Amino acid sequence: MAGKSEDGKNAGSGVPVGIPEMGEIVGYKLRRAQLFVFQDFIETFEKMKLRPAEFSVLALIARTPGQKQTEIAEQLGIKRANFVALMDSLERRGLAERRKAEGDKRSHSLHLTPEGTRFVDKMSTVWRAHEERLVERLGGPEARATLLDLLGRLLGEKPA
Amino acid sequence: MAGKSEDGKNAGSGVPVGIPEMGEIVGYKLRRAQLFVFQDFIETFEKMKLRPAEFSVLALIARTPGQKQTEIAEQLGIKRANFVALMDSLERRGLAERRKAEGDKRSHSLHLTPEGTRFVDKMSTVWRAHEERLVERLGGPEARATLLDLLGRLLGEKPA
DNA sequence: CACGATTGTTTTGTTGTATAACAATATAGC
DNA sequence: GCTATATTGTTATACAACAAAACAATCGTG
Repeated sequence: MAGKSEDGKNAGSGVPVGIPEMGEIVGYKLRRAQLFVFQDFIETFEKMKLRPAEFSVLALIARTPGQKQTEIAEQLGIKRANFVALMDSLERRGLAERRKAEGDKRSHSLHLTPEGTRFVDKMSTVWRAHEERLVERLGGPEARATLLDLLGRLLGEKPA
Repeated sequence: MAGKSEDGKNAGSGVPVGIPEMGEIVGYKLRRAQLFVFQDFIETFEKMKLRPAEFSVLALIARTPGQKQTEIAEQLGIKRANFVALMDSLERRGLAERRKAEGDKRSHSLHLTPEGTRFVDKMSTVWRAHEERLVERLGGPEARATLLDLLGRLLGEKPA
């Protein structure tokens, strides 16, 4: 037969060697885990009608008000073209607003409205419950810290 | 002013308390890392014109030939409706094929073609390079093992 | 045989994301 | 100061991933 090193198909077990098992594929498991976590996130924020992207935008504006649209979008890896509708929605809901930035008539600086500030408070509280659920699954706060560290390494963050 | 517990905005530092920093949000960092890894994967397999979903389908068929469409789709979390086009493509490329399963005239059992088998061999080799790149980023094989373990915990796999 | 469940499929809609083009404005070079 | 180039927000558009509903063929069970 035309076997290479072993035999034509594979040895006794019936499992081909060399072909990765899905559980050993970092990218695959990463994707499944991300989907799971987002699923929990989405269900957690279903009542507040808040999606992950909106959450992240509000959090960034809350932490650093006054940044320009492109700045916020860039930090989140969102194309500025796609950011427009997102911001429109937050503005229509009365949570955030665009103010004409002084000095540059092109750019808008982003801020929370008073209602937006209250919303973010509530949002942060709800988020904590979600995060705590993940910690339990991981098996403790140290496990979470380790995970964040490993993900950070993938993203090329400096070891700090 | 209408401050709640602190003052109107926030104390000295200028950073609002209670609002999570993006780097501390497991779901967010997980998503960014997954995007990064998939980006590397996609670039790695650009020349073979192979996308992640196709990779996983071929790998599953290779490891366990003869399974029905719905079985493969389910293992990957793909709706069977969306699996059809995916399988159509693999079949058109001559990599995999549907055979009418004996015993059940509804279901198709999935197999690799001879060319598909050669393709999967090449694919596995190329994948190993990709995975090795991730290991380097993570800082070693142990880090990868830890990451897979933590992701497995999120997914509810038994500690084994 | 009659009924409900399953399998593969088609159709359709939604969402996320990428690209190109545009007007208004800003900036740099001369 | 004037002109060329770049940036900002925006619109329009296309595409891929994903979900939901319906359908015909077939299966299994009572």
